[in-house]
Amino acid sequence: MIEAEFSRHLLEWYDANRRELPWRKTPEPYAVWVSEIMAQQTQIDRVVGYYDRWMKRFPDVNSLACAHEEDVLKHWEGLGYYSRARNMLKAAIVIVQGHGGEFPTDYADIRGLPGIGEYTAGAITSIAFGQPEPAVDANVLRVFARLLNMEESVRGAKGRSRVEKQVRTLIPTDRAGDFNQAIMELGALVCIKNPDCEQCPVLVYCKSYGAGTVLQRPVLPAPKKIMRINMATGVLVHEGRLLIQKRKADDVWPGLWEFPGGGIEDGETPEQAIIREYMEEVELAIDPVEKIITIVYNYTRYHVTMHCFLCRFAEEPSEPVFNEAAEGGFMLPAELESYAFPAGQRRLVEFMKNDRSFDALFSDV
DNA sequence: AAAACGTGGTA
DNA sequence: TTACCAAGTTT
Repeated sequence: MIEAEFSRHLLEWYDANRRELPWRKTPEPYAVWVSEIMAQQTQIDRVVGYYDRWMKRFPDVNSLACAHEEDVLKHWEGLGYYSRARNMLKAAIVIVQGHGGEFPTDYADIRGLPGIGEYTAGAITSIAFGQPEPAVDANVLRVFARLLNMEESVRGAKGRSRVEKQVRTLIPTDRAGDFNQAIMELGALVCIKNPDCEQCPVLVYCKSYGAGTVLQRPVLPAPKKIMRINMATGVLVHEGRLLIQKRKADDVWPGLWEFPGGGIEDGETPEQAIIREYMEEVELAIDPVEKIITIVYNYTRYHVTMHCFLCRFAEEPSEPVFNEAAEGGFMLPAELESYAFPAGQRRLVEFMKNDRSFDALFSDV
């Protein structure tokens, strides 16, 4: 492979085909950092709206470092992998307290920040500071698995190391950030799962194209099995307020809010499950008086069917005891807007908000 | 090394 | 409908 020629072909294509993205206007380190964290495991089209809202609310490291986690999570609501947001808050505090509020320029300092791994450290140092560091993400792995016709898995340490070494031989010192972004852009627009090889600017270098194995690359590990689970969730309404609780730090969706509920056990009806869960989680005796909706959603390796019920106190009202949550309480419907919910729970809130029958129910007894 | 961590879109 | 995928990191 002729290094200079490869880079020239690739960068010419990138200059002509790159998408206009908000963080590409001025590659300032904070903006690059935010965009790179948001883009992890997430399609770029979904990132843009979150990015704009985030930069308006947290325009620089200092404003982020001063923020409450609650506010940070609210701005991440719906993006998933919420540890990314919590780690950004932690990292901002490190930058303010340990680097005088200036984004560190040294690779090792950047790599040491919470939530920044090899890929993101390489992306920030190359894009924001022009340093010739590889930024090897899934796009880069896919592109080079095809260019090199790699027969080993690209997800293992060996495959990844091989790609990283190859990038180091190709990355130009004068446009390191553009080179890394160009490979990723190629992987996102052309060298996709079903690639458009006719459009590829570096097709002449592609060994798997020559070998006819493009669709067999990259070699990926066997996929994980999806677990199907059934849940019951109860919206307890009392004096116009709804009971919600904040999830514990060591649980799934730490720090996010939800309506109490849980898994439906064998032989249980959804109604029985929600009565049991309310007793276990908040020590309240409730009646599921009406089915609201069944919400189906996915998270990590689970496929969830969530049966949602409107609930009332079964007997005399009493104070909840939060056995499974960090805190909680009865909130006004309008107040739900300021809390971050997992996607499935947020869909339940939105359904109730848009369903006129709940206007009255929310203000009942 | 492998599993956990979210979500919505696509084939 | 199931399965995979999309700018990974942490434990």
